Amino acid sequence: MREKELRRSLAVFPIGTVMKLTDLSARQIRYYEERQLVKPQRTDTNRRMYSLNDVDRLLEIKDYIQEGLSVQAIYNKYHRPKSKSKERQLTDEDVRQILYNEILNQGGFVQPEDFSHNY
DNA sequence: CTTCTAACA
DNA sequence: TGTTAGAA
Repeated sequence: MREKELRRSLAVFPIGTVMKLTDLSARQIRYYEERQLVKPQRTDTNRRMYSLNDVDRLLEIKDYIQEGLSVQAIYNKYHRPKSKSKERQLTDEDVRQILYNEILNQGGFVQPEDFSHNY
């Protein structure tokens, strides 16, 4: 299943095709690249070449813009993968603590109330 | 003819 | 964002 991914990443469309596929103007497509929302490849003659993944991302960006998201917000979405917006992310220490308590629990040496406050 | 960069009556 | 000029 790795071959498909490679094909999706192959840069094969010139900007003209991407314009038709995404219904975005060349100006916008180039602007989003400038904002680092997409990273099209370049040919030996400096022409931008987009992959299927790039087109998908552009389509996604188009939706986000319509939904009112700023370019900055979208940038963060792609560069700062934050899992669940509200919940706190578990650190390695948290995982060790939970694992440790779980072992104690299985051993039946402590009651749930004795460690529940640890996480 | 298509795409690129830079600039703005 | 659109548009345009000049180069590639």
